[in-house]
Amino acid sequence: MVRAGVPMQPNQYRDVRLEKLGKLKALGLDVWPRKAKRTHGIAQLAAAYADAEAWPNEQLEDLGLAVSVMGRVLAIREMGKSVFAHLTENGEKIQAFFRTNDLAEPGWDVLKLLDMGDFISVTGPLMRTKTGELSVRVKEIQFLGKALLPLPEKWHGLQDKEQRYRQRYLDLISNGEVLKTFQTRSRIVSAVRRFMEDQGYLEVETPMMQPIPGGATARPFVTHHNALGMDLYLRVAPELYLKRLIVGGFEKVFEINRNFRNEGLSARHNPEFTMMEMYEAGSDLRDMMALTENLLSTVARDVMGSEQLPWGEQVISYAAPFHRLTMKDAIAGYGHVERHLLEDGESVRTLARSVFIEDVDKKTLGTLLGDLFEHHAEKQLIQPTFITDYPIELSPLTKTLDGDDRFVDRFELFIGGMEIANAYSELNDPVDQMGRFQAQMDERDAGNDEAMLLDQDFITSLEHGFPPTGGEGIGIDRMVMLLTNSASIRDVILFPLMRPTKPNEVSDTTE
RNA sequence: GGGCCCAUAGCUCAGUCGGUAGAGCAGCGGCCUUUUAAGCCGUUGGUCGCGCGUUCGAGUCGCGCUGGGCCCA
Repeated sequence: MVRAGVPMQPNQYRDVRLEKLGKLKALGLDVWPRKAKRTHGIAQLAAAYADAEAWPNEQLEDLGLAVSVMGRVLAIREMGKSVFAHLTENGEKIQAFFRTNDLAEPGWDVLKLLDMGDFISVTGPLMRTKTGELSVRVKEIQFLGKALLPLPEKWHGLQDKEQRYRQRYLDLISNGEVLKTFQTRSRIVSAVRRFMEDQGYLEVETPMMQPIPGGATARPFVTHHNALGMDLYLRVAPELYLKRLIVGGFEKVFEINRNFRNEGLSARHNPEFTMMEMYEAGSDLRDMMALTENLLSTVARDVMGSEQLPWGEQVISYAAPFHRLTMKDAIAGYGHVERHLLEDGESVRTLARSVFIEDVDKKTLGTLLGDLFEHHAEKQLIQPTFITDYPIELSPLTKTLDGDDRFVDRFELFIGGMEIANAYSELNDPVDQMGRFQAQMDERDAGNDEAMLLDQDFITSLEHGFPPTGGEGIGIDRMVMLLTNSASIRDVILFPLMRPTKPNEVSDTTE
């Protein structure tokens, strides 16, 4: 971090550009003006006059439309007494054509002091060049801001992944598809919100800092509140608070926000990630399935324009209905395991040992089924598939199945080999819920520090009456990965967590 | 946590068997009034991630560290 009084690193490029900035000032220009002169956006002009048939050069010249557009200078081609440049704004480009005879003073001098990366506004009539490219015939240049540092290479862009994540702005400037991916992400989130609102859901906000982290089995981040003298946890899930709202009388609520889990990083995991959770009073798991199918196919259509979208070498269909498979059937089918072996404790243990699952003897049957599912099936679930009938040990907040209290009414949705969503017929019996928490506490005592903590206030809320409720969480980052065909979660999170390059980059508050 | 791979100019990348550090783009100085990665001539720019070691000599070999990537758990 640059501190006041500490000179910036000397740099060949910066020195030259600072000198040019001085010369621009000497021409009498306001080099850092407050506002850009602009009558049109670049995208707006590009769209309106894209059709070269309808708008040949003569037509444009007759129109005599004088426009002012602003943009970052991305390319400069000098041709003696004429110069071509590309200006970019919001991922769209337009060409500016400068000639000595067209330019008002001191335009030509300003042009000579331009560098790639600078911001300018150009004013003049629209025209089409010999090769048919829509351009502004520039009569006037307004200088808007100087880039002191050079852009990455124009043809290859910025390739170094580390630098792309650390200096995402350079990635966005120089790699066009990256900007497009993040624009798409915004549209996806917006479409999800619109869909939920259309279904009558209300968006709410619940605490990100919680005294007891609940709602998921995951290690939390700890922070401290000075005035209250207490530790707080960044939430691993909003679930227990959203359920309190159902108790309070909300019928349909959802929240799109960050969760924080103190776990490793991978192509599919970032410690902070975006989740949508929704709860609907009176509904159950089947309703959540229908909602999910409808949501994904609607968003795929509305944002991406199709229900069939590429995923690596494959094509994923988001058309309803999705596949449905019980966890045991998935293990049997994808693991080529005889179905009846999954009903018997000893044979499940044998199967688990055969694929090198750890601590087989310490684990319960249900936990081992979960492990076997992960091992055999998860990565192979490419087309959208609801996996149902989860073991109760893995699901402390879920109602049991009718007629079999070892399993619960839960699904996880898998697409592209990734877990995308997790939904329950929510457990609403406070006595049962208390027992489930007790089982989690026992697990914690046995050394599982991901087991859930007892939230007595949550139990109390249930004791005031909780209707049958369908609830679900959808991983927004992974959903964006799928829809935009991005292989890593870091490609859909603007600023993924990175280790600082040097320890002293973290500012020292004692200074 | 384990395995494999990567780090060389602002950027993209070469660098053979261990023997004086290279190209393209960008920059700088020229030429060029319809270019599209414009072209042509000339030219500046290096803590080869950091440290230790082996060697007459290390970008290159070995060990350690830092940062990143991929796979596995």
